[in-house]
Amino acid sequence: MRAKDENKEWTIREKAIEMIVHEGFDGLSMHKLARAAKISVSTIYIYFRNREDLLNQLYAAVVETFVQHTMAGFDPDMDFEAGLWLQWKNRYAYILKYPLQYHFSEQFRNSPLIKKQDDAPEVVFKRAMQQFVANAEEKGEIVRLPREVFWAIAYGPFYTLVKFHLDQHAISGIPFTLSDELLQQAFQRTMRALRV
Amino acid sequence: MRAKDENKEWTIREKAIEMIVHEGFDGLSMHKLARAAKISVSTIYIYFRNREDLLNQLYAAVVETFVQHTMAGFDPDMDFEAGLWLQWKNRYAYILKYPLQYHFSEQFRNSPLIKKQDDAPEVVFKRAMQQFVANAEEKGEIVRLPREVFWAIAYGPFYTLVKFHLDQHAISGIPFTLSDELLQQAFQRTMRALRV
DNA sequence: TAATTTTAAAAGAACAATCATTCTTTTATC
DNA sequence: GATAAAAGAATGATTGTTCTTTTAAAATTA
Repeated sequence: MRAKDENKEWTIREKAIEMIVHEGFDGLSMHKLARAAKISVSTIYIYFRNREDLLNQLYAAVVETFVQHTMAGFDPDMDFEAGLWLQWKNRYAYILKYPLQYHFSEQFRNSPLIKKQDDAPEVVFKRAMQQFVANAEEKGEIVRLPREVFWAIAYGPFYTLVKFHLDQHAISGIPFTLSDELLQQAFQRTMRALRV
Repeated sequence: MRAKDENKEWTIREKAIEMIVHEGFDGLSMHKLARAAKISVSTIYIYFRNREDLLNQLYAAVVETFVQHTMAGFDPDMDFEAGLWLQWKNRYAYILKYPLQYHFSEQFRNSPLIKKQDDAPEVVFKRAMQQFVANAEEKGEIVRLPREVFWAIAYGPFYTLVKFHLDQHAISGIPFTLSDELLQQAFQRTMRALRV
């Protein structure tokens, strides 16, 4: 028996994400992908059932990496302000580390390809987040709000800043680079909105 | 001379957006679009130079409609809280009125097709918004923050709520419907973050 | 240890379907 | 009768996927 070349699958995944980010979903064809990965078309089908399966696997892997990075050092019983700040920092670090993966996931999430599957490691993650907020509410650290309103306030500014950063220019059209300092500033203001 | 049928162009645009929202960018082909619009492929090329031109024109039109709706009743010299609330309400109304257009624009913005062109009516719009914030800062109604940080706090929560609404389920996986009341709640909290 | 067989990875050719676009012909209206 | 809209056929390239052949490495035998 001949063993699978682990490099091959990794290269396919990497090139696929690159192509999608640079050329969009209609820029990703199996033939072009094969050429970019310097393998034969049919080899892709050894690792992935078809194009759709490839896309879904890519997204699943990205979500898993995201969850891992986000949960580093996090505990639902943390003090709220420290916990939310850690979340911001972890997510920021993840995005800086894997900008292409993040960009791909944003494209995927906004496309019709996304089919919410509630089996992923996301579920554990979501549960931890909910516990975290419930704790903070009980301890009186934050105001009681409908879940969605709360999350929108807690993360909306963060993701908007990230979008500005990745777009390289905000409202004014002037180049913009996100920094720890700006993140801190936005966070302090966000906390004012969340405290009782 | 035979006159152009105005309905035709309108139908092409409408069907194109429908197809992109439901099947993604790779789901939009000129042949399928022609079939959906019940016209011949070549007729599309009377109204649009090519596929790329079609996509760009669609996006430009969507942006224009958005700006029109957003500016309704707005004046940069308004009291800040009233002005920002009007912005939220106008944008919310636009999204409820044209959900497909909004969805399309989100996909487009997250795709590599987007090429920031600074000639659009967006420029006037951006200038008005900047004036609006500058006024509020001078009057001492709001805290002075870097532009991007400010916009992220002022609109991040809003757009996150809208995303929850359009995704039909937030963090918890429970169906979610945005309402004026929830919007109000989020806005009140957002204002706490922006006041001096 | 060396030779041979087995197995699946990998390549490359082939498939029909579909792609964006253009060319030629028809049709409707001024 | 002039003109351009609209249709439809045709173009060659590219699409996703499969079939056939080759190749490399592990398993087995000697």
